[in-house]
Amino acid sequence: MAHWLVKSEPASWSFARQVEAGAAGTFWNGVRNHVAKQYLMAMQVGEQAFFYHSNEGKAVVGIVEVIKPYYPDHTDESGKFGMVDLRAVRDLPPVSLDRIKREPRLAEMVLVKNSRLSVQPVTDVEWDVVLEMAGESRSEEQAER
DNA sequence: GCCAACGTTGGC
DNA sequence: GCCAACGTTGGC
Repeated sequence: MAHWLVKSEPASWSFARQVEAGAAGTFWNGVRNHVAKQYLMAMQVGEQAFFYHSNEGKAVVGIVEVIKPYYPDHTDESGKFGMVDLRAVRDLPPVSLDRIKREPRLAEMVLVKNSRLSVQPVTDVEWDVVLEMAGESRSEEQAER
């Protein structure tokens, strides 16, 4: 399964609020970029994404899961863009952008290469490295499933 | 269809 | 608060 990373400014939507939304989750609206849209459309139910706080915090702070595939974004007047529904899975000990940039195995991460893209793919290797940096071993992660 | 002007994002 | 990078808009 593919892995992703979604970004949000905590001032507008924080991981804490995502957690408060509970198992029912919430829609991830507001994407107005065609590249990000392509990734949203590629997301499958059950796939997981890192939740990244931009501007304030600048760190991966949790994991969310796709619970509803791509559908129209009712807040988009142009009708061109859509969204998915996400629910919080669990929080992570924050992995800061600073540490990500200093990790050679993450040098090709989209977060490093194209910091403005708000929805990004994450490779399996990058996913594991970030989890490792959060202090979780792969075996722990797999034991949880 | 090109490209200058403008707006937005997000790191610093 | 600044500004680089990137997207979008609109005149031609």
